[in-house]
Amino acid sequence: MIKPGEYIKDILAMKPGASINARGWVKTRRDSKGIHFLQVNDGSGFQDLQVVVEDGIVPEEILTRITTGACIKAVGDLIESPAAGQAVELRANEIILIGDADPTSYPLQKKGHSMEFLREIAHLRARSNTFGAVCRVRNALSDAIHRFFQGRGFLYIHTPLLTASDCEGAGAMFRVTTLPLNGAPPNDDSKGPDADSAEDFFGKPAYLTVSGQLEAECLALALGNVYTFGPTFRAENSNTPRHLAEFWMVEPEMAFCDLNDDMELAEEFLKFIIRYVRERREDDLQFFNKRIDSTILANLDNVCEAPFGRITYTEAIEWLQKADRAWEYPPFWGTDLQSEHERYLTEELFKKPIIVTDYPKEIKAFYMRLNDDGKTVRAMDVLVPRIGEIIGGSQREERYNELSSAMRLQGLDVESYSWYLDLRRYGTVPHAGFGLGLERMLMYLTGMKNIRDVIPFPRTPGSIEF
RNA sequence: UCCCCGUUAGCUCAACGGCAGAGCAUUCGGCUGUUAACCGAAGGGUUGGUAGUUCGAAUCUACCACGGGGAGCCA
Repeated sequence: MIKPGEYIKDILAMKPGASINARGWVKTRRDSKGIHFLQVNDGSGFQDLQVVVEDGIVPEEILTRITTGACIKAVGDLIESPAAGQAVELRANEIILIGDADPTSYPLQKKGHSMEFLREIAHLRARSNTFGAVCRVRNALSDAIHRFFQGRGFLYIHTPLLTASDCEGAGAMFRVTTLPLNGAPPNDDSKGPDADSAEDFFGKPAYLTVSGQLEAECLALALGNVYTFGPTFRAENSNTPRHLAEFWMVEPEMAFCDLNDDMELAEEFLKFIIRYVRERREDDLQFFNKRIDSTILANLDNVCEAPFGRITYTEAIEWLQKADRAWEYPPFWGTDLQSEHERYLTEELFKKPIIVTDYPKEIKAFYMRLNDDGKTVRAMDVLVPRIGEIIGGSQREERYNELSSAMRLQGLDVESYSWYLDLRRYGTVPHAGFGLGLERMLMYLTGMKNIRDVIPFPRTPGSIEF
């Protein structure tokens, strides 16, 4: 095992003269007369360690097998590099070939590959520059999320992945069952709803969760400030570069909190995690800025500096109607904002992230607090350039009568949500929360164009390889 | 799910009705403290699948599969 101080990122930070050994995978090998250069990476950072091997150090038979993809251990001295490209390099006294990689079949070349090709070799793509960087940024982002909430006294809670709530207003769900399927499609309810579910594992229909929000509300109304951070599942047949069937979501939920507090937290949160990742993964972000999207660093700085714009849904519609352009979907009050509308508002009108609030109740979920106008609810969406909606949140309806009538209005089975209504019956309090899609945030941070390339093993309709 | 575009060597692409091509990768040789090194040579193909049109199909048509972009749904 590689121990602290032995990572290649640590070795690269050492002064020349140290006696070290490094382990990792060979990215490239360049040969000169009597001397060989190996670029070795162990995943700890973007920069490779250059290992210099002079003739005679390694038997010819072994040396020819140290090719791109091979796993090696190099023992030697760290010296000042006489050539440009790196400050220090490892002059090898010994190379141990741990695992070779047949160069005639190893799919990764030192040259760049298309993202589509790398996706087909998802089991190996973490060894590529791009995907290694994605994994490190993803880790730093996860770390940042915990640090933000922990620093504010939030409790990290675990909400269930298996659930019986079948309609949380968040899209189609994956049915989970131990019953034989009898040839019928699993989501076919034509035999009547849940005909056999009494025989099923839980005695009722079960699903993979689409959100931990309702359970998080239960805990917020006992513990104050809480957050979940885990996988969620959507069975939507969405075939876009922005959707996954399995993705990770961060959902804080706060008691004694109204929509303004909620918005403030969301803005502070985004700024904090961007700064945190920038500080810790500058090397990887520089790579993304150079090779993937040359605008990301400037954009991220822009987000951290400027206060987010804030407008109501009604104002947004007015802006859109005033805009001098031909909309594919003409905006009018009562319809949801389309992609083209969101882009216009963030990329052209405000040129920065904006928070849109107070949407018509008809286009939002049942649990959002009704405004005094009786027409809009206390919802907020954070829209950012290039991605669109990155955070969606709301102040929750804390009043029993208003909530239960909203549920009936949206056709929910009030009986099966009695536990959720109980929160309003016993010690209710204004509370609010939001959800952030981890992969959407990663796309924003890295400039990666396809969400399938910011998660190691993406699940999308018709695709569950690896 | 809808609308467009694509599928040719390991990878990225060319050839657009008439002999299947290049760069990179690979193998071999040369040169050089190299930096996605450089120079030379060689090997590498059921042109995604099935049917059809044609004297002749990678090329045109239909259907299917897979991939990409846009839209919807959403995070």
